[in-house]
Amino acid sequence: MTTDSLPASRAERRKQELRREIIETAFDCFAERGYHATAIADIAARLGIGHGTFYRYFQNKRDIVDHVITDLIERVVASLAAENAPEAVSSLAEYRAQAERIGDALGRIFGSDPRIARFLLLEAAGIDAEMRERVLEFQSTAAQLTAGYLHHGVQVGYLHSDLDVDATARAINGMIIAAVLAALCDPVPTSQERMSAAIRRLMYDGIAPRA
Amino acid sequence: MTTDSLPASRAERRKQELRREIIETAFDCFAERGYHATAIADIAARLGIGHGTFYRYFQNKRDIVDHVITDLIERVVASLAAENAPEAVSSLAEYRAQAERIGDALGRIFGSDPRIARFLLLEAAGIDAEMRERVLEFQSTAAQLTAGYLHHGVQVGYLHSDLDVDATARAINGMIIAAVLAALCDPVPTSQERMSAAIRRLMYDGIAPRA
Amino acid sequence: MTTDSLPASRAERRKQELRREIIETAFDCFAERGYHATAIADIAARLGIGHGTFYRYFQNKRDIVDHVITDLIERVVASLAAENAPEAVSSLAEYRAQAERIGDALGRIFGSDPRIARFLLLEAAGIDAEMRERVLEFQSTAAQLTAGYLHHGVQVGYLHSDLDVDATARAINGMIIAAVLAALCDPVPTSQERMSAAIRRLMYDGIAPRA
Amino acid sequence: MTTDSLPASRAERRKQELRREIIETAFDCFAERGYHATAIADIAARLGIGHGTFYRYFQNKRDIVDHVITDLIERVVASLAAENAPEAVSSLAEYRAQAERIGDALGRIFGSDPRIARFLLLEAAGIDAEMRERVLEFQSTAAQLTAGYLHHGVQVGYLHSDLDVDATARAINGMIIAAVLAALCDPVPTSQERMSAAIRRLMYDGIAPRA
DNA sequence: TATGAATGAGTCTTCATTCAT
DNA sequence: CATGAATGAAGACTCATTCAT
Repeated sequence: MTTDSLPASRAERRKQELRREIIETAFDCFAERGYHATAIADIAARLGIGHGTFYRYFQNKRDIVDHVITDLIERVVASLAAENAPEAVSSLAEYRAQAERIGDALGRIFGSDPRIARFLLLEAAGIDAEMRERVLEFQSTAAQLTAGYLHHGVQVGYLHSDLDVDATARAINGMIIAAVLAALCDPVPTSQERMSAAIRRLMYDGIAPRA
Repeated sequence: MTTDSLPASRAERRKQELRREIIETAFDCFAERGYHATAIADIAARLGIGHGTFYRYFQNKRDIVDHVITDLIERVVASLAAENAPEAVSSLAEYRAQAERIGDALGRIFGSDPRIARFLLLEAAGIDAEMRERVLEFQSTAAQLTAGYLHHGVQVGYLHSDLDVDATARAINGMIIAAVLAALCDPVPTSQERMSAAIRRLMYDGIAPRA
Repeated sequence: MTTDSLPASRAERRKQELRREIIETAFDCFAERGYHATAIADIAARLGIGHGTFYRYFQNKRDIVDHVITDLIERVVASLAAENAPEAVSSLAEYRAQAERIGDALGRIFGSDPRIARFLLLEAAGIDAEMRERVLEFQSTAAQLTAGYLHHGVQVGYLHSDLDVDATARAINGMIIAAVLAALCDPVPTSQERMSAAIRRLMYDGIAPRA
Repeated sequence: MTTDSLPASRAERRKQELRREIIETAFDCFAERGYHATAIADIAARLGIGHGTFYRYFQNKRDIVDHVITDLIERVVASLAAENAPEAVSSLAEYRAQAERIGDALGRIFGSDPRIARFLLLEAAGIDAEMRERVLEFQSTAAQLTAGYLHHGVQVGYLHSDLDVDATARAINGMIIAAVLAALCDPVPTSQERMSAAIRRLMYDGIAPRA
């Protein structure tokens, strides 16, 4: 009678809880053994539920991995959405600060659990054609997000007026993914910082002294 | 011992030939239906051989995909090795020309068969942990290759003297992979050229006018 | 103790009502999808009750199909019982009239809902050995009923004095079942009438002119 | 080199043999426990083969029961086809003799193994809607066969000229099925003979003395 | 050497039934 | 008394791999 403001009964809440637990445990299993090597029974056993129970919450094995991916994408997107919007920026200095904040946020989310990047960027696409498409779509969406920031910069004038925002956005995201994957192989903060610096250097200075 | 200088008999040659055909057909199947959805019998049937024969050439299903990947990586590496070595370059202009040649070579190899990128960059990592490691190693190797070019540029002096060559190499490769994946989604020459131009712009100019 | 003369409370009546509804809905489901393809949950869902409730009214899945069959048999028997008893007949003409009335009654009951014949005569026997026995017993009972009519006719004298009443009864019922099944395949009134006429012809004239 | 006149190798023959054995064993199992209560593993175990082997010979469980039914129907049809054709008859006496031969043949086939009738006439229709349709079609085909005999009789003149051959054929077949089912319940030769006699009586004399 | 028949471990999935709420 | 969440037995089916021919 305190926080229970909604008509959601205790049973309903319990159900949502278990649903969430299944998604999380499924992610644990998939990340540990891979999607194909994971049996529904494994997930259920680790949760301590009957494997028939699983099917009360998800249609089938494909359904759960879809939800796992949705969950991961949402987590990443949420971490980005927390950062300022493109319009909040009006100079290159501010843009750099914002980009750094975004980079930090990504570092935090992917650094918090290396399995997120490993599963979302490396394994998911191998599940089946549909999932591969989802992963590519996710990257497209991310590119559009980045393009938004660039577009604003071009309009306000602190970025090259003739910048190809869409293609550049994809390229920048490619660097970010490279950084995330590099962190997977070499999870030392130093090398993460080096990647981050190298990307900034590329973005703002290029690799060569100018003529 | 006719034209055959080596003791490799005709039978031996035939064996190597079939081995190669199996690898190629396996790639066809994996690319079409995915690794897990492909049965050894599918590969054998498509080749018109008994599926018992398959096991005379490869240990098991895992073995063949390993060879398929090796083959793909070799094809990509070979296309790069054809380009001049880092030492052949002594100015930024020459570096840019060389980088463009390399980019063209990659465009040719990945453009010739979109399945190469799709399988090598998207699906392979989802097969199992070991394969994921191989894919990451491949990317590390590629980064070292790129780093070699950058390193030479720093030494000769046409690149920033304080460039973090390893991190920058990874970042550049990230952009290249992004371009290859973008070409998968949108295989129009125009957008491939746009990606290429955007990467060059980033590398040599950065995204913003300099102070 | 208002209008209820019996100690059956309103709750008790409600219970009987639901019991009946379950039987009817179960028949609907069985007839539509077959016994084995019907889940208890299907029946409950169609009725809008929880499937746990089902088990307050019937022991198990087998129990309900037994009641469904009992119900169908009762409906058929009731439709026959409404016709005159064997003793009410004292001449061949009256017998023929009575037989026609019985045939009409059967036509009405089976014609009213083709699922009755389909389930009772075709599907029920496939459920399990016990049910198969029940179906055969039902046919035996029906044969005895028919035999009763024939027996009376022999005794009174309007039927062949040496008629093998039991065997003939089974044969006649076989023709009736054939007619019912024919109506299933070809539910046109004309062909039903033709079957009916053909049976009468056989019973009273045989198929050939007499010597 | 002796009886092996066809290019059918020994392996091919062995395969056909096993195929046949599976059909027979499947029939054994279905007849004993019913279709739904029989697992593929049961059939395989009884045959002493791995259950994977089963699937080398038949698509799935449904496929095997289809073949079992086909086999049973063929056996029945073969037993009938052995009898003379309708055209071989030119008088009522010959017709009666032929009908008796057919009846004997049916008695032999169904009497040889009561499971044939039980499965074909009682259980098969309960498997699923498609099988029910097949059973009804089989009965229709049988009716057409019978109708052929009657039609000939009408044309030649030893049967009623205004006989409704199709409807009468269905009615006669109904009696035959009734006899077969009666034999299932009461497999004494005497009662089989009684059923047979009763049917003949009905067919040729009707049940009542003529006016 | 090539073959493909045989195998059975392994997985998903369904559903009748129970029982705590 | 009604409910529906939980359960796990059961079964269909696939496919990598082996091995006799």
